[in-house]
Amino acid sequence: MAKAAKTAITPTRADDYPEWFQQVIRAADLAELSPVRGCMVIKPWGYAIWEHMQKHLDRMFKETGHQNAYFPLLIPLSFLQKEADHVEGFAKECAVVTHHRLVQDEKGQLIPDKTAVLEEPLIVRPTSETIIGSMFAKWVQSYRDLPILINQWANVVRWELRTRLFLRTAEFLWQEGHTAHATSDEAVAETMQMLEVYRTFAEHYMAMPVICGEKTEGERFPGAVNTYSIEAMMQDRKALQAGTSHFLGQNFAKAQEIKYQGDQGKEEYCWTTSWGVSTRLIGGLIMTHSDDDGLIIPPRLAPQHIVILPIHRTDEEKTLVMEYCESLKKELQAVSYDGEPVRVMIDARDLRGGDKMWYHVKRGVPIRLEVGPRDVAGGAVFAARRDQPDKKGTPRAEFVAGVAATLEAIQTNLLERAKKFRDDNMRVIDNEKDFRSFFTPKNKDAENPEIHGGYALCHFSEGPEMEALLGELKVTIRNLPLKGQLPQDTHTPGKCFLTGKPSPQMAVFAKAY
RNA sequence: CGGGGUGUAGCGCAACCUGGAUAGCGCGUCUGCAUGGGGUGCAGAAGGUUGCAGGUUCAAAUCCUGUCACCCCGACCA
Repeated sequence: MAKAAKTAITPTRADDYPEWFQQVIRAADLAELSPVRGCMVIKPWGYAIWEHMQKHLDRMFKETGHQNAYFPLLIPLSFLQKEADHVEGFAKECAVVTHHRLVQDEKGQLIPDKTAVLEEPLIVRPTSETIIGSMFAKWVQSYRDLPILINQWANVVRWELRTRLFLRTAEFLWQEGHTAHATSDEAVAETMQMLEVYRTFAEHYMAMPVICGEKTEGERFPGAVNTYSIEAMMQDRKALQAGTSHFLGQNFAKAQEIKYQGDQGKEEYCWTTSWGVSTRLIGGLIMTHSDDDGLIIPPRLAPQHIVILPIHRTDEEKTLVMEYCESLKKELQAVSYDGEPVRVMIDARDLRGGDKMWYHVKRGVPIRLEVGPRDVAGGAVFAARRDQPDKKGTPRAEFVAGVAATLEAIQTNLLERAKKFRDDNMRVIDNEKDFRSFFTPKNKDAENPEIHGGYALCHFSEGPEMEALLGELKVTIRNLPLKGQLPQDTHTPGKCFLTGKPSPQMAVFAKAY
């Protein structure tokens, strides 16, 4: 027996975190780069995770009164033009469609037909505020038509220059909610409600703790009055903006004439919101839970909860073991977890035991069951949890009876583990010296600087000095946490850690993706 | 999009500086036999227009030009 590698993934997180991330994706077969620059192919195992995410989010959207609809991929250029900040935010990264026909040149190469130029260029949607707003303008006449609560599942394109699988791709899948309301209060309430939906989803389903808060002016969505985000901490202690919810005020309503007549007959502009999460969540999922042996998927989102690995030598053993596995599978499928049948597969491929086991370890299946002749004889299973190193034999009936609880224990453990990690790496800082040392690795000139930093909770005031310091340390203000989420008191007024100017509340500072 | 780097088999690399004949190696893959409860062993096999297009040369993976892609550093970002 050759000695096993210490970890299934090389390099480890500590050795080279970004490379580890790539290797986890590859080892779990989640996605790969496509021939199209910056665009990824999401493979079945990765897409299945997305489908589970979609399923739960979609239900939560519907439970809060939203309906799905679909709007075009292509948007007239003039639509983007209507909201000035929006132009500023997206113009630089738009894919543009200018022709509607190809012809062959002298060399037989296909080129856009010069006689088939579009009268008005179209852009591939980077987000759909404008096209959806233009339809809202038609749909809303009276206060009786409000609110309009729409969600769409779609792909969008933002021509990013530096891409990373799941975290920043030129094309990504997401959902975008768009709503229109009669009053500012209602729209604000909607914005906050959806932020809370995202928080719940992140924590309950992804087992990924997040901080809800408002973005500072500089980090706002182009065209929004307020932007709120959920921020998660990855295992390299960098922040990942995992979802956003925007209060758009009347900016888009005015730009697009979304108006209604009130019950007193007066014409008013609507108040709108938009909110979205994307396949970036999968990146967050990977970097929150996975270890040096690969992916770890929280049970609620796992495409398979349990994989059964039959172990046998002779044909006789095979018959016995397979029979046992099949009936065990049926028994487990009859159990319900999180409101659905437990998802079980038998991996009967003709591979060696160790290879097969590592295959599923790297793909993050929550529970592995090894079943061999000894277990068949003893009416047992040999069970391993992906979130724990050890495995143990358990009587079959006991395992089946406790399987839902075990899955829930894994889910809870992952959340607790992630929460502890975040809290251990989050601290209040009130002076520049500590701030600098918090965000500077000890070996800052090394090829791969050590993992360092985390979340700094600081009183602050925005200005050139702050901008310079943050630029130097590559730190950003993630958000201004909403009250009462964190163990630390963030809302007692204080003084900016840099300038000493008065500050009403603390912000979360971190390096970010 | 600016600065730097790299493109050689599925993956990781060697040969390039100093041009030379059949482009090597490891892993993986495939086949056979023995194995099989944490990455097994032995034997054999397949797999390449050296990213692409030009140029220099008797001769190009190697030198030159262009181009595309990827990586790193900036700027931008769900």
